Amino acid sequence: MIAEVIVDITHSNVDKVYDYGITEGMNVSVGDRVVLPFGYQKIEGFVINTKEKTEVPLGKLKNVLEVLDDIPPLLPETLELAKFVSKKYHALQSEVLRLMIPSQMRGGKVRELYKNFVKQCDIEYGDAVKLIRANAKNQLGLIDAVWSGEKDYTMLADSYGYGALKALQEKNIIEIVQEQVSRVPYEFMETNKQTFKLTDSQQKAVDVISNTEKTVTLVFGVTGSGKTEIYMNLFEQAKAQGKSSIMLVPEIALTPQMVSVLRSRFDDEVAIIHSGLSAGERFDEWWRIRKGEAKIVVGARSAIFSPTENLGVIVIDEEHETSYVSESSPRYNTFEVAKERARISGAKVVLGSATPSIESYHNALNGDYELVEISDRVNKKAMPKFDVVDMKREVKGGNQSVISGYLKDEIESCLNDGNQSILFLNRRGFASFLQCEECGYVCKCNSCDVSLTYHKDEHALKCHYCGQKYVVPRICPECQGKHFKRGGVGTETVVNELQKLFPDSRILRMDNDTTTTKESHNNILQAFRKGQADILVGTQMVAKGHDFPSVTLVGIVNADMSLYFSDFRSGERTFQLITQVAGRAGRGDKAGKVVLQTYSPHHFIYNFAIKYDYKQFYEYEVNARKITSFPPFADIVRIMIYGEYEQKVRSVTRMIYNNMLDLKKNEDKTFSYFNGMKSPIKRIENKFRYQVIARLEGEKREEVIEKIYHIVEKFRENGVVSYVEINPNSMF
DNA sequence: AGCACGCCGACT
DNA sequence: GTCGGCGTGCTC
Repeated sequence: MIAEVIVDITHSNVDKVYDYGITEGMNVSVGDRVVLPFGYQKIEGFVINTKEKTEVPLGKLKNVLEVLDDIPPLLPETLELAKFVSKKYHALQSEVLRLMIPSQMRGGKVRELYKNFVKQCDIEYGDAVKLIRANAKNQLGLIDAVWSGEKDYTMLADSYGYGALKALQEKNIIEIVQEQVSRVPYEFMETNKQTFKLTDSQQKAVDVISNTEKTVTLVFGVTGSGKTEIYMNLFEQAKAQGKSSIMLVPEIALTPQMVSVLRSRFDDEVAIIHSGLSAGERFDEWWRIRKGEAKIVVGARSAIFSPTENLGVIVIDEEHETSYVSESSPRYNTFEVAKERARISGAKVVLGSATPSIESYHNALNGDYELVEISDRVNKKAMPKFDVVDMKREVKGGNQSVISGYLKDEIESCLNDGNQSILFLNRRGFASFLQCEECGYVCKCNSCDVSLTYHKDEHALKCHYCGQKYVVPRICPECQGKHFKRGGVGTETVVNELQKLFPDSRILRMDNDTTTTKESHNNILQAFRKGQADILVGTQMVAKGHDFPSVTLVGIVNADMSLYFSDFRSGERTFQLITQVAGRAGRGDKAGKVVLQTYSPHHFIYNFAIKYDYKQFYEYEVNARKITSFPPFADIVRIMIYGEYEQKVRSVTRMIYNNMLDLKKNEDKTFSYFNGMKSPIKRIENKFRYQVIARLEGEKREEVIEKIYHIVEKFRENGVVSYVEINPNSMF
């Protein structure tokens, strides 16, 4: 027998199938991880196929040395999926196969955990007692404990001593066995079993999804319409048919609360996969899935590669979230992978959102996807009302503060009523910077082409792209001036102003600086939920799906900031963000309110957003995209080229550009835009960044994209990194 | 990726 | 004369 193997080395030189012989008697199956002799070294590899004969000359053929696991970790369906991913995104096969197994498994870094257990032998209690001496207190206690069901070896040893254990073992009263135990994340989490009844709208949604012939269903349900309940029903259905389910959520939404809800419903039938798990937990959860012990998988985007057999349904919750596109190689789009996975396994894909991406809603309207709309909320309450504050007028009126008079009054009455408020700040790229008052010089990072952000609590300047820290300069390097002023608005600025306005209030801040660990992130949320603060000030992360019953006021401090990015999705993002943040108000019994501060109070996005009118927004936006030729009517291809030496980067860019130009000559109808330039951020971590951008439309898009990949691969060079992105989330 | 082979410069 | 610099090429 011959095994076809992909070696676990991520280099294009060895990204091919190697044949290995199998020694008589060694059991090697498709999907196995194996140890191989490779050149002068010993490496790991994946068996992707077996066959009878090989073309490789006998002198060259070597044999598989060892099979690494009891059962093959890769399933036929994950192998097929891997093939799809490497082909579609032009990624190395080994790199893609690594996605299919927990990274800790490679190189045998993590193993199963075995523990000792105490079991009673086949003997009656009375007979056992007769076998020990009358004064053997510990042995008697041990027998009592074991007979009443205690199995934990360490606990029994602590209580009765190793001597007693040994004595009873020798008398054949008990035996000590080693068994594998699963390291379960959140093992001691509180759960509360409840019976749930679906509302009519939820039931209707479940019925439509179960009965549709279409593979993909978009569940467009307003905030609070109970989408999770619908998903859980689908999982139950799948379970009843002996099928498994995968639920994907944005990493940030995978909170202990969410885990608790799922555990309450499905106990240990649900496996949780996320970045906060320990290596051991991750390893064990993965094997529980592989062995079919856990049939429901919940995790962030990479959970789409989970080893579930007989998959029934894949849910992608908050489908509009940008985190579903991988930002490092392999740069896969989770939805595209999910669709392929569903095709392979005959499963269904369910997309859920209160503010679907334009592309998804477009596909639902034109019939490619089934569409389920839920417009009523489970608690039947209206969405919180918006008040728009014109900040231009505020400035004219002499208020220099970032908090308008109106918002100040609202916070005040919220405080007086003993309620909580959330202030949201969209500070992407606009955090506070330091500027020389005399010459206007702005402090910049040495390694990146961005201005530095001033951090008051550390009294330091930080680069938000490479993380480097700088001492605050005393003298301007340009003009020797001595006075600096702070510009821009950051979360710290807002907290400062609040403290001045409401000295007695308790304020919590949540942003990238205060949430360096997963723990701190949850700690802040927990503290706020428990009422340990009155006001929560934060960036995007306060917007995502948290349920704070006593929040009655949401303030959007500066709504405009994401609006004027030269990104075709900025309108969509702003609408989604505003709707999401607004949904944090009035979740409990008390009515909520949203104050939106803006310098463009009549901008069309706000007109739609404050009415929660997604459909009108969609009509406007989709029309604009059609006229200007943007997705879903066109594909934007962005080729990023970066490296340490600008000359080299430029020459690679030029070669790619010229070859693309030739391609454009032949496919002129497909190209609706084409350009090559420096990236908007010209340098990050001392790497010069260039890009070539094309916009493609028409039937031949796919074909042209394939050719573009080949051009980029043709000009791969040492010291220059280049990659292709289709409809990227950011253009920096 | 990693390792050996191979072909040129300054050293005990 | 040889030790070692890292360019080149191969791994079933």
